[in-house]
Amino acid sequence: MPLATSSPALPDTRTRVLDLAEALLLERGFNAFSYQHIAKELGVKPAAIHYHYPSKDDLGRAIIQRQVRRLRKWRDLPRVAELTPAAQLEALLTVYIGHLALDRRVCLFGALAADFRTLPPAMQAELQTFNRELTDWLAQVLAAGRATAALTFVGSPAAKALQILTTLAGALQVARVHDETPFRAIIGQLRLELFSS
Amino acid sequence: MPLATSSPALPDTRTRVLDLAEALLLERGFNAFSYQHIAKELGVKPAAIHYHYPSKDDLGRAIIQRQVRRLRKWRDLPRVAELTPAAQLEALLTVYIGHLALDRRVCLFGALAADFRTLPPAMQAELQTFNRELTDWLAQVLAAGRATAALTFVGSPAAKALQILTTLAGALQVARVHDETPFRAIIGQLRLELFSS
DNA sequence: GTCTATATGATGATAGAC
DNA sequence: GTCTATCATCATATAGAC
Repeated sequence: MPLATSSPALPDTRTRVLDLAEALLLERGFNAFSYQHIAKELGVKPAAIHYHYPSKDDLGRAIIQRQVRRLRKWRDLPRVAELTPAAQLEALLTVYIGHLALDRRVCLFGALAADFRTLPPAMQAELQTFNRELTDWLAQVLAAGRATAALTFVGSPAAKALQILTTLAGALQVARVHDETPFRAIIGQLRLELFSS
Repeated sequence: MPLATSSPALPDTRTRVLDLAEALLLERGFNAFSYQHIAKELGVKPAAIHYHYPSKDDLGRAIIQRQVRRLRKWRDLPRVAELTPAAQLEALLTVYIGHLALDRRVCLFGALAADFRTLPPAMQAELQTFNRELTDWLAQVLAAGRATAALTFVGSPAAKALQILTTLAGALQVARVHDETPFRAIIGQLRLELFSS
C-alpha cells in the first residue's frame, strides 16, 4: 500500500474550485476573474464549474461564508481564545502579515469593498456579517487589553477596532500598489501606538 | 442673447466622457464599468467613446493623471499652502468627508488598489505616482505640525502619513459596505489622536 | 453525478460613413 | 473631426451527453 496515494487525499473537486476561486478573487477582484480561469487550472471546460457552483453568485457567497466559518473557528481556538488580549492582537497582526507573505494577497474585505455595489445582494450581506463579527471581536479584545493596561489607546474600543481593521485592510492594498515597505511601516506604527508601555 | 445658453458653457464632450468615466470608476471599479455605460449616458454609441479615448487604458490613465494635477493644484493653492499644519490636516479630512457626502464615493486609490494587478501597466505607474505625492505631502505636514506641538503622534512622519492615508482610504470603503457610522467613528478617532492638546 | 456542446449577451476595439 | 456599423473575444449560463 503505497504511502503517496493515501492521505492526505487531494481535496475533492468542489473544494479545489473554491480554493482556486478564492485565490483568484483575492488576486484580481470579483469582476476580473471568470469561470474560465478556474476551468483552465483544473483542466476542464468552464461549464463544468457551473455544476459545482451554478452561478457566480453562489461561488462568491461560498467564499465569504467559508471565511466567516474560519473566523469563528480561529477566534474560538483555545490557542487563540486563551491568549492575553495583547497576544490576541499580535495574533491578528500575524494573520495580515501572512497575507503579505502569500504573494501580497489583500484580505477578503479589502478585495470586495471597492466593488461592493457591483456584487450580488447575497454577497453584500455576507460581507457585512463577516466584517461586523471581526470588528466586534477586536473591540472586545481592545476593551479587555486596556482594562489590564496591556494595550494603550484613547477613544472607544469600538471606534479603535474599526480604525485598526480599516488600516490593516488598507495596508495590504498599499503593499499591492507599491511593495512591502509601506506595509511594514504601518504595522510598526500600530505596534508602537498600541503596545506602548 | 438668452442667458441660459451662455457661460458657464457645458463641458465639451471629451471632458464629459472623462467626468462620467471617473464617476463610474469610483462607483463600480475599473473592471465593472464599460464604454457602454458612458455612451448610454451621453446618448451615443459605445464606439464613439473610442474616438475621444482610443483604449480603456487611455481613459483610465487620463482619470489618474487629472487627479495628480488636481492634487498638485490643491496642495499649492494659497488657501491651502498657507494654512497651519493642523488646518492642512483638517482640510485633508474635509476632502474625504466630501467623498462620503458624494454618494459615499471611495477615493481613487481605494477604488483601484484591490484590482491593481488587472490594471494596464501605465495606469499602475500613474497610481503609484499619485499615492507617493500625496503621502510625501502629508508626511511633511505632519513633521511641521509636530514641530510646533500642534499635532501629536509617535513614530516617523512618513510612517504616520502612510497610516493615516491608508486609514482614510479604508474608511471610505467601510462606509460603502456598511454606512456612514463607521466612517465617522474612524474620523473621530483620528482627530482625537492627532489633535489631542 | 460529472462534465461538454452550445446559446446569448456584453466587452473592447477597428474600419469606415457622414 | 465626430460618430456608427461591425467584429472577434470573452462573459455567464442552460440543456443535455456520458
